[in-house]
Amino acid sequence: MKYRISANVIRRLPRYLRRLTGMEKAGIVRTSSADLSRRMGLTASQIRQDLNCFGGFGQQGYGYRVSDLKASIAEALGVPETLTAVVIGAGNLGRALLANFRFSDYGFALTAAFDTDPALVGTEISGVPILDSARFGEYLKEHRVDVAVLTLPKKFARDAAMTASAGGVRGIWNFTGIDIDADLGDTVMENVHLSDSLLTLGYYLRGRTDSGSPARGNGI
Amino acid sequence: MKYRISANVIRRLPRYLRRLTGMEKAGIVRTSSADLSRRMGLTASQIRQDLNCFGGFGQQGYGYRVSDLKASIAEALGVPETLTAVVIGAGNLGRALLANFRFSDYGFALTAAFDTDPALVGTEISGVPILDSARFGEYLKEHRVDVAVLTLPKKFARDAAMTASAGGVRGIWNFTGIDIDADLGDTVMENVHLSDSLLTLGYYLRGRTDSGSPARGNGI
DNA sequence: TAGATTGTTAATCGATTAACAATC
DNA sequence: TAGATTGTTAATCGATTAACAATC
Repeated sequence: MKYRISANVIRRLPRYLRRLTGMEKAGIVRTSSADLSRRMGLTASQIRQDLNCFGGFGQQGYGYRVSDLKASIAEALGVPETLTAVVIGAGNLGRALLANFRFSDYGFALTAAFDTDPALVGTEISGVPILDSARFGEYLKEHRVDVAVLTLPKKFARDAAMTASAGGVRGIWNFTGIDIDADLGDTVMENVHLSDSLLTLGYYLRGRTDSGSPARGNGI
Repeated sequence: MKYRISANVIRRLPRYLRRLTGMEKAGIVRTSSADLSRRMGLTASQIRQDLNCFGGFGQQGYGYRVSDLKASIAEALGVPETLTAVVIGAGNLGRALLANFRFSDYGFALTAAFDTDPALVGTEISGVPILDSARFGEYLKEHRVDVAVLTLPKKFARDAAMTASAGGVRGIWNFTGIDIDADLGDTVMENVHLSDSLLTLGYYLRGRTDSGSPARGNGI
């Protein structure tokens, strides 16, 4: 481990993990920086640099064993250590995450969801109990929660974030599309700004009547 | 307009737009690179550089008029020109977007959604008709569709993308979490990899027992 | 062993920051 | 006018790419 790993590198690690998981499923045992370069559209040089931030995963003359490299990157990302998460807001988006997003694949255990709808409170979705939003603060006193997933209406986002942060939640995964300007101390904020993503796509589409291909996918 | 605008700059434009929209709503009329710097956590220098890629929006000695700057950035992103979009897959995620995401704010008009569920086909959600997925290819022959939003199960993603691309769809907003490896020609792919976002958050949370604050939000 | 491929150092490139003359 | 702030050029910094010795 060098010194301080740049945000650019960290945001590429999940891509490596994703790709390697796919390769492992496809039965590919061995790879190399040149092979990954072709598959991922990064230079072999960059791949070797990136991987070396975390330690020598490879073997000279051979390359990388897919399963080992995958495990090492998962390790670097901390996936093996399970963190707890709760979903705040069990509307369509919250339910989409509860039902379809494999939190456990990424080292998270969903322990509860919160909603204000009395018809929902007391039920379960995908095995996760739906609790009354009014009890969120109380819940935090009794349970350790590492991450709060904000999938509630924008106007409640700020309050929810402040309650979460005050209650010891260390990270907020914010889907509300607003930037929460409250001072949340050490709480880490990860914003999912779908509008940024769509506007970027729009930019590239409108830029060309029918010319080349300026963008190729992205992370997140 | 300089020459080729870097992807970094383009991915910052939606952030400016978002912030300026908020400022306009708050009744703020005038701003400056120094003011935006404080609000957004970028340097004033970078802000001036970014804005100048698209033209002199400011006025020396005064700064920027919020409404003008907002309009200019929206213009640069192409928001005023409306593109058409369809949602493929009206499950929880598709419905979340149909109900809560303000496509029109970003220059898109949702013209249809597609699903395989017979109970859904023929109904409307938020004024958007739900059509039979089997009719998607057919629909494309009769209607111009600029963007297909993929919110269907992973296993159908590749086929949907190929049908879309073959039918003249120019951009794909991919929520399925898989990388679609088919050759889609000129079709631009914008991937929303939620797992990348969560893994990044996890990295920053696990990295510290309780130390400083390495990450501060991000775009998307 | 010879060939292949890493780990790592050095060179290049691009992006960010600083500085300042232009000008409102 | 004097003060403020841009637009833009130059300097710095960091990230990517290239090169190659180490070694499996």
